[in-house]
Amino acid sequence: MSAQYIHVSVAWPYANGDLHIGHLAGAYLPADIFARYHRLRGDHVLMVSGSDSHGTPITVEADKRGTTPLAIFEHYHERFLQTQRKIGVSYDLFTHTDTENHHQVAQDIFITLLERGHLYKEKQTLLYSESEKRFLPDRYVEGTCYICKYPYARGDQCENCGNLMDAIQLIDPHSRNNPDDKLIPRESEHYFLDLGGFTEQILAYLAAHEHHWRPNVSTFSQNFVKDGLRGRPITRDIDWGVRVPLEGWEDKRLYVWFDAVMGYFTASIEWARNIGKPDEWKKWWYNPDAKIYNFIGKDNIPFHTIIWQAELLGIDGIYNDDDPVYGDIPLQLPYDVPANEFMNIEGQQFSTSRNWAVWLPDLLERYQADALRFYVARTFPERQDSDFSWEGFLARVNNELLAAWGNLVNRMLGFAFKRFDGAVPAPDELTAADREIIAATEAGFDSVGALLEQVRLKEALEETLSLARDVNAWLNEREPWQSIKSDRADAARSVYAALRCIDNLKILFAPFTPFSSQKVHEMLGYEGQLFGELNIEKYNEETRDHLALVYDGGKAIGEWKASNLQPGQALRQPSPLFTKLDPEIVEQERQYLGNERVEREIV
RNA sequence: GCUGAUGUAGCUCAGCUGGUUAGAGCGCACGACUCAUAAUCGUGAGGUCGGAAGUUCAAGUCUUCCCAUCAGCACCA
Repeated sequence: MSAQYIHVSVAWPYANGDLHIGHLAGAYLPADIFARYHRLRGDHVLMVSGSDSHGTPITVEADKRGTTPLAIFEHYHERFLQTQRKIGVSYDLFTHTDTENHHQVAQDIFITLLERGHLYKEKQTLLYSESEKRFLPDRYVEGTCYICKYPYARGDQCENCGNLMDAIQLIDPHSRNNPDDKLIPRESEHYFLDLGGFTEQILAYLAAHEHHWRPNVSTFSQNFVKDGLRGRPITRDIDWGVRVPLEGWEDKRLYVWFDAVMGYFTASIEWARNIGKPDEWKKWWYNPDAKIYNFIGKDNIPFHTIIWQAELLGIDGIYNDDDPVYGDIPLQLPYDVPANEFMNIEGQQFSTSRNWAVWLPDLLERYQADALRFYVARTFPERQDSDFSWEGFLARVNNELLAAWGNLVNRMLGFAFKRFDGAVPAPDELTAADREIIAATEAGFDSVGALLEQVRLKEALEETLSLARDVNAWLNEREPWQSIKSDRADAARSVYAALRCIDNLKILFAPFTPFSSQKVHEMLGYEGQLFGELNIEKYNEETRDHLALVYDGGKAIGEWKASNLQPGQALRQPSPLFTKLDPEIVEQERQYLGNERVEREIV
């Protein structure tokens, strides 16, 4: 099969706090495993994401700390870069939404939609807070229900009588956070994206992809459309965000969801510019053979299966007017949106306000990146919510990753290194059993590959692990530690076969645990990097500059194919792949949950 | 309330379009082995599939009702 063009679009985190295990489990790790697999396959992978610099969560956080939104997002953006570099999320570009490029493309998209009649204006009456100097979302509003007179009705619904309501109908509306803050109705004009106009196209799109999407994503999206698509406002009365590129709209900004969701597109363009090939992004976005995969959490499904598609349909042909290569090709929509469910923590729902969360920077201080990647991948919430528990982490790492795979590597590399003069033994003819076990691990390139291809990552990892167990079982039959005493040639056969298997497993495990696979690669005596490097780069634009995480695959030599390990190859001194975890960590880690967290520097 | 999902061995989960004695890993018990971070390998004991009714020659797998848990229900992205 010739190399495919694979675009890996990864959900954009809000830069208002550190990354946690939910980010990793929901989108980043699945995306990275998928991307690394395709890189090993030799496909053209473009994986992009970035920090969402705009939106109320960031302004709220800034107010709380008495600083600016810019300071908040820059602080967390930088931490995102360091954290993801450490855990190895291999973005070709992880940028943010406060770049000149993003602002420019977002405004171009707005104008394109406007000119083509996909936007309309409407006046809304919203509740305005004088003290906060902003319009308050309905859910932050409280007041007396105009039907049942319940005094604590929310802006969207009265809990007492159950009626859905409009916040402006409340009697005596005030801010939930600050009851003394009287709210006044104020009229404001906004642009809306006319989603209803895309209904037919979206339904056709959903139907066309139904067979290969996850059922929950597909069903949810179809029902969402069938309920009727209403216009969504895409501008807001705030001063932090992308300017609305129209006269008279200077005090408004593009609504954050509208500018953030297009980041997949804007970041692709930035990436192309950064590498000095400004049209390179079209190889994914205007290539009918390319496949765009959008990795997100379930809370984001409608935005990525309907609304983003509507935007793309609405701007078809943008930046592509008279392109000699791609001119007649429509802008590509995502091929798959493999949304994950949620990962709970110790049986309870994740919550930042209660600090019921597991923070990645903290974890990376204490544990190996691959151990975390392995456990999270092993418990991916692919079909339903799953649970992160410290007991589970301990058990999976010690009893599976370390026992089945790490130990296999350690026992055989150690044996070969000691008993065969630090080199891969040179066997004469392999036995049938030896050839079989090698063939079994080689078959993994097809079976595991097929699962990865379908984004069935949990199953792919399970299959890989099972192959490692098969090798352990076969080894116990062959017992080279016995034959070495009487029949050195036979020991050479089985040890050689074992090393071949390990060499295969090294690649099969590599998308999941890239750091330890690299270590195996080196201990087996090879040179070079299986994957490229992740670097933090600074990019200068005309009026500002920004930091980004960038994958450089130039030196990567890893390939998704069977081992061709040469007899006689010099091995390197082996050492254990994984650190065995002390059972005491379970109690220690639980202490952190629910208690105040101090943000530490990432080293 | 509406919509959707989930409820399978002690634990974490597989079971596609209904079909032989319901599967895996971990944990547990017993045994083997000792190259290995007491890791590995083998054997075994554990579920009648949330509850009830129904369709069918046949249901964990389809239908209805009930119970429990979770998510969404539009301006929170």
